[in-house]
Amino acid sequence: MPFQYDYPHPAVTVDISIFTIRGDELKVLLVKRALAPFRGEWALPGGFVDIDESLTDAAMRELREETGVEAAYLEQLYTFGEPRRDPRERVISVAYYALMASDTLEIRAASDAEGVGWFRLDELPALAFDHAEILDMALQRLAAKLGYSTIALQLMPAEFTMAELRHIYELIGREQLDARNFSKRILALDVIEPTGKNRRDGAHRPAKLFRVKDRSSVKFTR
Amino acid sequence: MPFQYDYPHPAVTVDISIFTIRGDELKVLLVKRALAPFRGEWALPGGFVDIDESLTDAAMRELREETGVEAAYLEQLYTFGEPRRDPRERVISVAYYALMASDTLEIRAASDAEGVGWFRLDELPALAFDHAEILDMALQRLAAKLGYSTIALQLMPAEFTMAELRHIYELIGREQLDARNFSKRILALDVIEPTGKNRRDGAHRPAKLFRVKDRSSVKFTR
DNA sequence: ACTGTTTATGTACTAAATACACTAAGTGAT
DNA sequence: ATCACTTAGTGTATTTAGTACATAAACAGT
Repeated sequence: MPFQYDYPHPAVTVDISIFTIRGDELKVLLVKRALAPFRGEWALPGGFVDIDESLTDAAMRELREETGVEAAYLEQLYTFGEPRRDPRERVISVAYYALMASDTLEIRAASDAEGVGWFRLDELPALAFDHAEILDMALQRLAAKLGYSTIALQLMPAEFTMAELRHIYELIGREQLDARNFSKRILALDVIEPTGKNRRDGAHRPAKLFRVKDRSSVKFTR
Repeated sequence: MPFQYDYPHPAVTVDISIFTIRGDELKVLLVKRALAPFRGEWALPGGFVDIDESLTDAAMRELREETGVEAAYLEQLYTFGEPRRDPRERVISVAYYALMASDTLEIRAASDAEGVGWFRLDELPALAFDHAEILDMALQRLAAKLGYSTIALQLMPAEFTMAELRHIYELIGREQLDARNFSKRILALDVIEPTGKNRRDGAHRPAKLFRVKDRSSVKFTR
């Protein structure tokens, strides 16, 4: 059933850089392409935007399809539209990035097995299309936003220690942070609170557990 | 000559919020639509992306067509894609915003007369499509970027006084700034330099004229 | 030469960010 | 039970950045 237009139309896709923390590392979700072009290569999850679907809805749908999870922080990143970025036809990609709490998807991503994988950023495979460029921009945006928002909390599980939260900042910002100053700064934002519980895990003083006060809101500082 | 696809494709446009300073005010360029839909209403300049043209090229082309000028600061803003934002068909709009030095386009914009106009932000007409929303986001981005970049210099003519530059910041930021602190801050960035000339215009001490050191670069502070 | 108007400029104060070291609480070995 | 080891938890002093603020200089017009 062909669709006709008076002048040529591009196809439009959404591609998503989905980040989470697993095993003390920031990871991104990649899928192995089953079809040409770039068959067998790794790519960002994504797909065509339905003709009656908003861009955000398309991104949420892809997110759900790949991770089985609804809730996550999702933000439009940039739109990539070089004429030959897809060898088949003109394809314009609206890129999004998403942050998932590490405890929301443990099961699903493990069971998915073939064709989907979480990758450390220092062990990325070659990526299809211009996805390396897209992922690079997503990482830059993420790092920049750490500095002036509470976006990092979107990566945290229901309960976490101050050291774990600091570790995220260190991973994304690629710099060591002073534990005392970090704690002061975060607590001053009034966005996390102690659960009252402790986590004991080893031959040392147990760590206080914290939770995010309002999961649904990302605050902007300064 | 019809173009056929196996599944429906959206149309893709670029729309540009073009800002400049005229008559001591920040103004945006709007065009009066000659065709349906929204015929006779004001809209952001824009148009369809050619099938072999990059998004940035399309934005630059529109910019040139409307203002007759090449050089300007141009940045992708956001992509708007609600399914019914255009009554004709599904249209996805990649929005850009541009900053023009006030002296680069005096002639052209004046001669253009009917159908094109520079509007103060507090005297905007009703806008076609979702262009009010797009313009609103462009203004937000502009205001935010004033704080951490030297983007405002892109609006300045070849020579300008410190007071004029400060006035831009006050217009966009909607707050009065201290002349001494402002001057210190800007000079510390090392992005403008005195021309050596003065401007005398009235019964008072003449103002030093400055020029932008490197027109082509926008620096990011902090 | 006096008045009015805008430009140019330095210093004191306040707030924010940074550097830095010791005690607390647990585990495991002797 | 004590000791050694490990990570968590916390306060203060210093530095840096940002803010508040007032007076003299240069010109035009009378």
